[in-house]
Amino acid sequence: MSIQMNQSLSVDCAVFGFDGRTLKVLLIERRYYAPDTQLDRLKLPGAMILENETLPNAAIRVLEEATGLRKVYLKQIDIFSDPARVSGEELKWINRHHGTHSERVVTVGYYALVKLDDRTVAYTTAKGAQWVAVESIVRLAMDHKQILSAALTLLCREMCQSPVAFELLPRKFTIRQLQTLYGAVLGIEIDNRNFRKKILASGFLCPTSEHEQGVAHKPAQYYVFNRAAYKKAVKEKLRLGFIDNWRY
Amino acid sequence: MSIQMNQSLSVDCAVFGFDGRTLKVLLIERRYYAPDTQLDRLKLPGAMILENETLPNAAIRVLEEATGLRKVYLKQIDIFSDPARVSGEELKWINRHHGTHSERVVTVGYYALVKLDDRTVAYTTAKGAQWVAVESIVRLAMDHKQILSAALTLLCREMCQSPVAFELLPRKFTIRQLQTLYGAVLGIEIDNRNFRKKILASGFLCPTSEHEQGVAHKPAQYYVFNRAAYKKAVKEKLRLGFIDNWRY
DNA sequence: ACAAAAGTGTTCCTCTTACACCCATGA
DNA sequence: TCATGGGTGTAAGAGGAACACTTTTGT
Repeated sequence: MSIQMNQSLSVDCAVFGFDGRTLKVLLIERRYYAPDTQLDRLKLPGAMILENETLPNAAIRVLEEATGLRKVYLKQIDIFSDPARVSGEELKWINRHHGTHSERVVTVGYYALVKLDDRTVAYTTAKGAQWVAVESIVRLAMDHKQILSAALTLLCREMCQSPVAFELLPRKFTIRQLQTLYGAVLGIEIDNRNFRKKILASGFLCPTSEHEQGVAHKPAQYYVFNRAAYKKAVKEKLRLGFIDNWRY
Repeated sequence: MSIQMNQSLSVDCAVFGFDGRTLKVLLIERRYYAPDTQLDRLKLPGAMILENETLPNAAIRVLEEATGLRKVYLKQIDIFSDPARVSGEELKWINRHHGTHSERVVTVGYYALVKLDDRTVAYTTAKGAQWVAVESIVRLAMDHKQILSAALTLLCREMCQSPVAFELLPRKFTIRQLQTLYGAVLGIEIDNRNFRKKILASGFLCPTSEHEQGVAHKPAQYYVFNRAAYKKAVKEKLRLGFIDNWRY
């Protein structure tokens, strides 16, 4: 049986951030990149799994390395196990980069949501990474474009079903910011009256006494996400379309 | 770096079937099982991934081996990558069973839905496998109980969101059978009038001219699932709770 | 004064839920 | 004729969608 040949397991992370206008993803430029080859320059941050590490822990490690952040929202996307997903020059690049001799690399994709504050942007740019608008990305190294697409699909679904949007916003945010975020990620226009009604009725937002300052219009009130209220609501009633009630 | 030590990647499958009353899962009895050890006897079917195989293909292979069926509904559950998920006696058993020398096994869980017809039951029992009511399972080998729990959680969600229930029923089925299945899996009671209304309104069921025979009550009409109508509906309008409309 | 975004209610309609009886068949 | 499950309709309420104007601030 040849099932123990040189195969390795890696994680790749699509790290999303929101700058108030569009959804961005963190890309890193490959080291050891030779411009004369046909390899794409940009890739998602990733790493090989270490000996005593779970996959989620590997993803957390990659995240901290890439962003300097420890507690980030992290979710598994999918496993990419096509034997041919990396081969030829790409495989050579990987082995050179990691000092390995793999014939095959199975990777597990994760996506992460981070708050794009000054500190984080400074950290990532100091590391030579870039925040790129997801709309504008047409190609990435290896099958990373495919991983990114899977991440976006999942992110859209998650945004509609659980309060992950807050992971992309500062602690204090306006309802309009939240709405803009939903609109940008989902690519739809949202009626602001219905949105406010729905989001406020959920009871998951707590108003603060603070308002925007220095804006050339009526200053908006800041809210914070009430995670406790959300968890309580979930515990009391799980609900989702179709036959909404289940055991597990 | 010690990232290329003996680690292997396996798949394990929770194969579900419905006997008209309760949800069952296919379990196999371990070979090389020594009764004096403390290892649990029953496990989910599984295998190591082969060299030229994707993970889904490995799962398909396991499925065919276990059930004799080729085209089955198959969905990834999760990855189980805790370095300690198998160790000690369990790890020894695995290495003996597969002829490997792994220090660590990461496994990918899949769940499958099969139609429990006579042929399939005959095949599986001939192989020494058992269909066990999921309700009654308290322990399984390794972390398979945990994998099974994750499978059930996912199955419940899927049942509420897409027409996977039909994978568990014969091609021709009565609406009552469908309702019983939903009730059994979700563990809820469902009002038959509302259920019929909703399910028929969806347009995904085609009535046949056939009815039950030999039953001591009004014979029920048989229906078949209209997959084409379902796909068309999905294409026209994706919908799910909260903000129902998205791009990807 | 004007530009720019915040914030606010109502109506209509669809979908969900709760609920009880007659029908067709085999024993 | 009785036991068994199949099959049917309606009314009330909740939730979603569409829609336009006033308010507050900076310039």
